[in-house]
Amino acid sequence: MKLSKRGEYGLRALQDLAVRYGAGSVSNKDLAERNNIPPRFLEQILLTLKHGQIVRSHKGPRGGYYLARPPQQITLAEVVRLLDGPLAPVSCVSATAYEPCGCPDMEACGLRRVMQQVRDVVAQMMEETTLGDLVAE
Amino acid sequence: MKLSKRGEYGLRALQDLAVRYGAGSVSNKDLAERNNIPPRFLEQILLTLKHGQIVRSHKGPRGGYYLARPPQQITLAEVVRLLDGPLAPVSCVSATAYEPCGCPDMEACGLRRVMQQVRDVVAQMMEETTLGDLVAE
DNA sequence: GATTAGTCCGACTGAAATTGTAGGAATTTG
DNA sequence: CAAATTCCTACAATTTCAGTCGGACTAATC
Repeated sequence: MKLSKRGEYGLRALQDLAVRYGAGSVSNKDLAERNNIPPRFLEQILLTLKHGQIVRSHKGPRGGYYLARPPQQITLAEVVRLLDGPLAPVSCVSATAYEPCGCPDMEACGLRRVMQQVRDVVAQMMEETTLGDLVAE
Repeated sequence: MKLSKRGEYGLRALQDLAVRYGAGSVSNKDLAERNNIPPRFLEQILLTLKHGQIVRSHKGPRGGYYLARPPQQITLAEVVRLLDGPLAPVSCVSATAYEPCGCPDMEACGLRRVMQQVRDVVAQMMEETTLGDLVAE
């Protein structure tokens, strides 16, 4: 049930970008230093975030990254799905990557019912929490 | 956020044992066949479940496995923690495997707050759901 | 227009976890 | 004793994870 380092680092970096939203771009180097993330690794992560339309960037000196949308419009679910894959604990209850499991009777499977509930509550929390919520006080 | 095959297979097998609780022991072979689990792999899983005091066994012909306690006294949390490790999405909010993360300010970390909530709600669901609940109708 | 700070991209690598398999010893039933 | 079963340890294939590296490209600044 654990998030990968990619996910963790990515979220930390985005939280940092959310704090600074509107104040220009932040370089990979700064993000890495402030958040204790291996810089070369973070570079890779930011690139996937860019391809996923979550951040934008510009190059050259004084270049860097910034959020592609206001923090209130970026949900944790979106980020985690991009960096870490589906939220569901088992694929037979996944909204985004459904696959049947090998249980004898799908309908009667109590396990599936409760895993579905777990997925639903986690998905709901992640979907209704935005980067904006993270940095609001 | 996904459960391992170990966890999934283990839970499926235990659900099966819960249905048959009180009616003697079930062999690894039967469990494997009924639940579509590689038998040799399941054997290994059942062994860890045994060491974790969740099942008992007896050997020889007509031997097999059975729950060590009534299904109502075995929680999903216990099983998942045994087979899959901590429930927390990040280790800085884990009850059973706490480790500090690298974020600049632990207290101010919004990410940590929401991850804590996710952990709490998942842990609560898993802790209050028993094998008995799985097979009740 | 050269320098320099930065992103962009793909390839690579080492270590660890995951998902099993295999062999054989021990035990119990019939 | 024969057969069925668990127990235990070791091994192996594959995949994933976490991170590194080299170098191309781009833009700002002096």
